[in-house]
Amino acid sequence: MVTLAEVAQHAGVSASTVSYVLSGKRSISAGTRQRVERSIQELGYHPNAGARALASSRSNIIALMVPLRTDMYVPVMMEIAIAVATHARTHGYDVLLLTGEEGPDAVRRVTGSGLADAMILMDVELDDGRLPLLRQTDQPSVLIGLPADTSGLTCVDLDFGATGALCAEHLALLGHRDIAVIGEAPAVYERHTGFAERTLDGLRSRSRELGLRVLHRPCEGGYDAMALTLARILDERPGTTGFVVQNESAVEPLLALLRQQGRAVPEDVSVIAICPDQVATQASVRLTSVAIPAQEMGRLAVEHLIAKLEGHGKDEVVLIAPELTVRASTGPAPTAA
Amino acid sequence: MVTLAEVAQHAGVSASTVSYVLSGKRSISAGTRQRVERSIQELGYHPNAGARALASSRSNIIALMVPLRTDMYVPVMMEIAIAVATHARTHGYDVLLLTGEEGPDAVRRVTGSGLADAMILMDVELDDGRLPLLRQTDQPSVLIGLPADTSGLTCVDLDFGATGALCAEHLALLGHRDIAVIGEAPAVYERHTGFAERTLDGLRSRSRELGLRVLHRPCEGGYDAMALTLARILDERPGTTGFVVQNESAVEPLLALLRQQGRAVPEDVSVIAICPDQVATQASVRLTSVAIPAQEMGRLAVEHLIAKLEGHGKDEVVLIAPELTVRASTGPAPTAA
DNA sequence: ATAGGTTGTCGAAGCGCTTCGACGCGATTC
DNA sequence: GAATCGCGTCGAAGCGCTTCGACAACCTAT
Repeated sequence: MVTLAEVAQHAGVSASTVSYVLSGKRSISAGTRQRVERSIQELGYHPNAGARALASSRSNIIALMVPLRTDMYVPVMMEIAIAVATHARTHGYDVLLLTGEEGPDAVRRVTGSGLADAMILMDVELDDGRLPLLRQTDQPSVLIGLPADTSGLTCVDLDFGATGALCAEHLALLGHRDIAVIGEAPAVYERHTGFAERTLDGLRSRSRELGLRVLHRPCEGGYDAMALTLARILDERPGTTGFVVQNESAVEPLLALLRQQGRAVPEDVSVIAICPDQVATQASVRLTSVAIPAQEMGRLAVEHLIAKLEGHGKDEVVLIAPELTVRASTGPAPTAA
Repeated sequence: MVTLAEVAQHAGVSASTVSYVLSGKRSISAGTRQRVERSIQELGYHPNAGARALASSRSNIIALMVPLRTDMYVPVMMEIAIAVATHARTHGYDVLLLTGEEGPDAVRRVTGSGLADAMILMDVELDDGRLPLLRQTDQPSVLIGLPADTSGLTCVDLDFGATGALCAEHLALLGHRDIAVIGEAPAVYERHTGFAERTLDGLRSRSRELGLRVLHRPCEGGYDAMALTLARILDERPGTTGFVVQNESAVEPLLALLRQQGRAVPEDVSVIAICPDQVATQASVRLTSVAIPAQEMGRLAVEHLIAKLEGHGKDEVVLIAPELTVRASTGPAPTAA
């Protein structure tokens, strides 16, 4: 293993000079710089991460806490994680992958040990046990998701309230009057991961203004659960002509069931999905959807975290404006005639 | 930040004693140990990761290289990654998430800097550019996936050859004669990620023995691509009664298309999927499938890596035996009558 | 010519931990 | 009762880097 000292000797300068060449924290003459850089090349030198962390008390590592739950079908999580990792690298940071398993202890361990300089938390619950720790540590952090109390925190999320409202508007504009929301699995509501509730709130309040009637039903993914849920909805509100689906794994089942019952999409019923674009375009009907911008969320989280690490950057809530893309699954409500 | 020295002072012992309490590398009297442990508790001490890494030249970090491609096969990757992270923790290791973006350079950087003690590579291609580096470094590594030349490497993977064979056997036993394989997207074959080819080879050679006729067609996911592929298959081999689907995102489209054409599953045609169990059970028909054991792969990779880190543990190829679960999508071939 | 600034480089002091050899002490052995 | 051993503890060295103050050497302005 090549060390700084060896590089210094090879280049005929002192160790500190090499260090300054590497960090750029002091000016170095062009000649010396080149000599040092050549030596680094020739010897294949890589600074030792541990030594660097010890001496500078910065590890150049960002911790990313992902939810443990593999029960939910969550490509979005992976997409965010990859976006975070890729983006962090462009700022010279590596990403440490933590699962939710350790819970708040992981936060203590990571901040306490100086393993990471900062952290990003995904899948934040409304009243998350990790938040008090984050508030009292001076380690920068960014949440992806929105807890109930955001004071003293930086959060990045899709504006799910506006997303709900957008869905309501789109359906109202098309003349629908009775709409149903296929929500996430009950477990999601029980965990109080805010996004589902915020979507619903946004959708409900806009619907009230627009005169839409809304029926909300949580739904596990899969065909059986969807069949049951759909039957109940149509039983209670036979005139339902618009569906907003938040649970990704209920989308395809819903489409299949509607087809099976002879209800044409979008002629008889309209369907809006809240899902990544990829899912919307690959479904059996090209879905009108509000995209979940996974990449963007990952990118923004990193940007804000870096800003905090560099001193500027304040606590704030960053909500990404939702965008509704009209595809082939929504159309005018069938005339009552 | 509390240091070892402070703990030592608080407990009235020397720093080295505290260190030995922590590592257990020398025997410590029960009394001293308790005193030290209490001090650690009271002061809320966490060893500094950088200092530890520097002094011991071990970081207790495992690097995990995931593919950059978010285009495919994603849920499984996430599941493996989480399994790796969770499992690594039980052995006292954290996981560093690297994307494929840096390619071979990431390997150099990580091994060179001592950032990680070992690495796990996912999505290994047949002739992967990272392999030479792995072979020449003395840093332990485990691949998830199988390259062409496995000499000097430890690999963990599902036995895709046997998986293919198993599918052929199941269909043959049910009396099917003409079967079609819906493969992965062409890009997968072009990248020479071996698993798709190995599945096909296994399936083909067993089919030959059993007298099955096999038609293989790569297929992008989604409805349009699947519709095209299915039409071509039925055009070329109208008598096809068995399908083996390797591309997860082609499963549901296939089922929908068959339904639409009035071909009943499993009365008229049988379908086997190679996919995680969750997908198989949530599909519109409960699918007979060979599971992709993501958790198991992650777990095994970590176990073998730890073994190598601890000195025992040899280079070997670990193939997980496939298991076919019969569900509701396969049945006897329709009689020619 | 002289005081005052720059600029580029060096030496040394740590950062917080692990680990090696040394040592004191009570328990064994003949 | 002396020689031997193991156990539990300590002190010190050093892991490879960053960073601070010091200091030549040069350049400017008076």
